[in-house]
Amino acid sequence: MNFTEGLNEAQIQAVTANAGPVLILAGAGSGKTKTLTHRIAYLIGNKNIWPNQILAVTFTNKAAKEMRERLAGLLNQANTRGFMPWMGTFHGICVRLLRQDGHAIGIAANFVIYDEDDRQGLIKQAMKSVGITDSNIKPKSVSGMISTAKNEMIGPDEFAQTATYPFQQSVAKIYHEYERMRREAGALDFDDLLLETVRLFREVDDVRRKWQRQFVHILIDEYQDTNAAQYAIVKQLVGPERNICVVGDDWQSIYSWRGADFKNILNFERDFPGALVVKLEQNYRSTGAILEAAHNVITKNVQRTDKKLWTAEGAGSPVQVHELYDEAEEARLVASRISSQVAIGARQPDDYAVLYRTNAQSYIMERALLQARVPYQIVGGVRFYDRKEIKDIIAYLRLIYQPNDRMSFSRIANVPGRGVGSTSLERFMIWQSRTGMDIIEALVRVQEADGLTPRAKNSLGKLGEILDGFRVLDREPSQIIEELLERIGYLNYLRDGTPQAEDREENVSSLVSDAKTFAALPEFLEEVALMTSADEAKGQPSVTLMTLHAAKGLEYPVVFMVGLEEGIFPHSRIHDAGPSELEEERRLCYVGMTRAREELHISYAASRLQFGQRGYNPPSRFIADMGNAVAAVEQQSDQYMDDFPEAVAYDINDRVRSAQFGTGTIVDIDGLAVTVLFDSGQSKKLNVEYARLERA
DNA sequence: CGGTTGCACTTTTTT
DNA sequence: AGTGCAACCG
Repeated sequence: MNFTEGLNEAQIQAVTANAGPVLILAGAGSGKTKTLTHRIAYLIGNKNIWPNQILAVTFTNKAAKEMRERLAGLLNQANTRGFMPWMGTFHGICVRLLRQDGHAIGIAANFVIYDEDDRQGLIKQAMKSVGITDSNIKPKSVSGMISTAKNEMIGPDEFAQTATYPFQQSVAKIYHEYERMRREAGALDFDDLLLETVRLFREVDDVRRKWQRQFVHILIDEYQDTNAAQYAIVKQLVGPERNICVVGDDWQSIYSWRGADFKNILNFERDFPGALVVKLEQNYRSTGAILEAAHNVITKNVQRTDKKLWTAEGAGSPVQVHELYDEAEEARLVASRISSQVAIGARQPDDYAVLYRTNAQSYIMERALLQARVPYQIVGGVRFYDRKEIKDIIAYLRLIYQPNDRMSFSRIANVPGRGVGSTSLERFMIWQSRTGMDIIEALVRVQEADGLTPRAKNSLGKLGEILDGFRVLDREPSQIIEELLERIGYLNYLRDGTPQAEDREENVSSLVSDAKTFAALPEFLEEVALMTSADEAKGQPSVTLMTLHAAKGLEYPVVFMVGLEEGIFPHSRIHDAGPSELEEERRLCYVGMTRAREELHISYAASRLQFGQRGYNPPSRFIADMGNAVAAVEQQSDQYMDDFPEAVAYDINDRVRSAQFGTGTIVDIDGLAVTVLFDSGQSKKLNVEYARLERA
C-alpha cells in the first residue's frame, strides 16, 4: 500500500524512516499530525507491525480520537478498539498500565482518580489533620507545590529534607499527610498517574520488560511539552531497538509552568544518538502575512532553535490590529464582524475562533455574542464534568466503585439533604476509620456506632442500604445512574424552583446519555476523570471561544486574538518572574497567531475592567513585535455601534410586550434585568438580553 | 441542622 | 463583578 501520496519530501522521509530513533521538528501548520498518522499506517500496512505493538501518545484525548479516525480511513479499517494501536495521552495510557499491573507495587486495581478540586479538598483535610491553621498557607498554592514536586519526582520525604523555611516545612508536613490520606482513599491524583508508572517500571523489572516488548514502536506528539516524569516513562519504555519517533516544535512549548521542559526535545539527539532528524518547514495553513507576523514575534526570543517556515501560497490580507475604547467595545467589534459576515453568507460561525489569555475574559465575549445572536461554544472554563450536579453523581459512582474514597463520600453524605450535618459526619468518619470497615460497610452497620443521634444513624443507614445495593457492578453505567437517581431522589432535589433547575436536569440527562456509550463503570469514570476541556463535543456550528492554551493544535479560517494589552498578555503575573517566562508568553502568542488560516485580527482595549476596577493598560509589546505585516484599522465607533443600541433603553412604567407572557408594565430595572408586571397579573424578572421584549 | 448574609478574594495557562 | 466561605441566626 502507498502511504506517501500527497506528502512532501520531508514528510515522506519521516513516514518511511526505518527502525531507530526519529526526531521530527515540525513547525506550526506543517502537517505534523498527517505525517504521524501516515507513519503509523505505513508501519502497519507496509512493515507488518501489529497495531497493538504501536504506542502513540498525543496531547489530548481529542487528538487521539482524530488520529484514530484518520488512521481507520487510511487503512480502510473499521475504527474499533481491537484493531487500533494504543493511543492516548500519557495520563490515559498510564491509567491502563496501572489498572493492569499496579498491584505489583501495591496499587489496587480499583483506584479512583482525583482531579484538581479533589486534591485541594484533600489538602484542606490534611491541613486540618496536621493542625495547620495559618491562613497564609492556601490549599491552592500547596497543591501547586505538591504538583511541582511530583512532576520533578520528589516525594514527601525528599521534600522535607530540602525544606528550610518554616513555610516549606509546613508544606512538607501537609504533603506527607496528603499522601497518607490519598492512599487510604484508594486514589491517585493526576501527577501520581505518571509518577507511579515510573515507580512501577523502576521497581518491577518484569513489568517494564513486558511493556517494552509489547511496544515495538513508540510515537510521541507534542514532545516539547513533556515533563520529567513523562520523559522518564519514555526512557523506560524504549527497548534496545530504540524505535522511538517524536514530533514537536520548541517554538510552541507553552506548558513549562506545568513542569514541561522543551529541552527534552532539544536533547533528543543526545539521548538517542544517531537519530534521524527531519525538519518540516513548509506551512500549509496560513497566509504569508500571518506567517510573517508570527515569525517576527517568535524571533524576538533568545532561547530557541533557528528555522523559517515558508508557504507556497500568497501573502493574503495583512494582519489587522484594532484599538478599542474598552473591553465591551472590543467584544462588540468581534461579535458584529462575525454576525455581519455570517449574515451575508461569506462565512459560517464555525469558521471563527476567539482566543484570549485568561478564562475570565470569556464572559464579556459571551454577552456580546448572545446579543448579536451568534451561536458560540466555550472550550474550557467550567467543564461539563465540573458542574455541581455532575460531580455529585460522579461522587456517588466513585464511592460505589472505591468504597474507601472519603472525598467522594463527604461530598455526597448530605446531598440530597438527609439531615447529616458536619458534626455527625465527622463522628461517623472517626468511628468508621476505627472499625477498619470500608465506608459502605460502615454505613450499613451504622447502628453499632457510638456518639451519633438516632436521626443521623437512620439517614446514614438508609444511604448505606442504597449504596450496598449497587456493590455488584453487573449493570451498565447508564442503568446504574438512572437507578441511583431514582433511589436517592436526586431529580426532585434539583427541582428547587430556581431558573437553573432545568439546566441542571438537562445536564444530568446528558450524563446518562454519555454513560450509554460505556459498557462498564470503571471505563466511564476514567473517561470522566481524564476528559480534557478540549475534548467536549460540539453541537451546532458555532464560534469557538477558548484560551490560547486550549487552542494548541487547532486551526480556523478566521482568528480573533483579544486583550493584547500589557498585564493581560503578556500577563502581569510573569513580570516579576523572569525572562524565560516572558519568552513563554511570546511562544503562546506565536501559537495563537499560527492558528489562523486566512484572517487574523488582533485587538486591545484602552481600558478594561479588572477585579471590578477599571484599569488602563498600554498595548501589548507583542503588537510592536509583529512589525510590518500588520495594518492598524481605524475604528469608526458609530459604524458598528448602530447595530447594538443600548441594551437597556427602558424606563420604569414603560409598556412592553413579550411573546411568551403578553403585555405588561416595567416596575423595576436592575442592570440588564427588568421586572415586568404583566397584565395577566403575574410578574417576571427578565434579562433584556435574552427575553425578546418589544415596546407595546 | 440548614439557611442567610457579608466579607474576602479572585485572574494565568491544565492533564 | 462574581464567587466561595465563614460566621451568624432561626
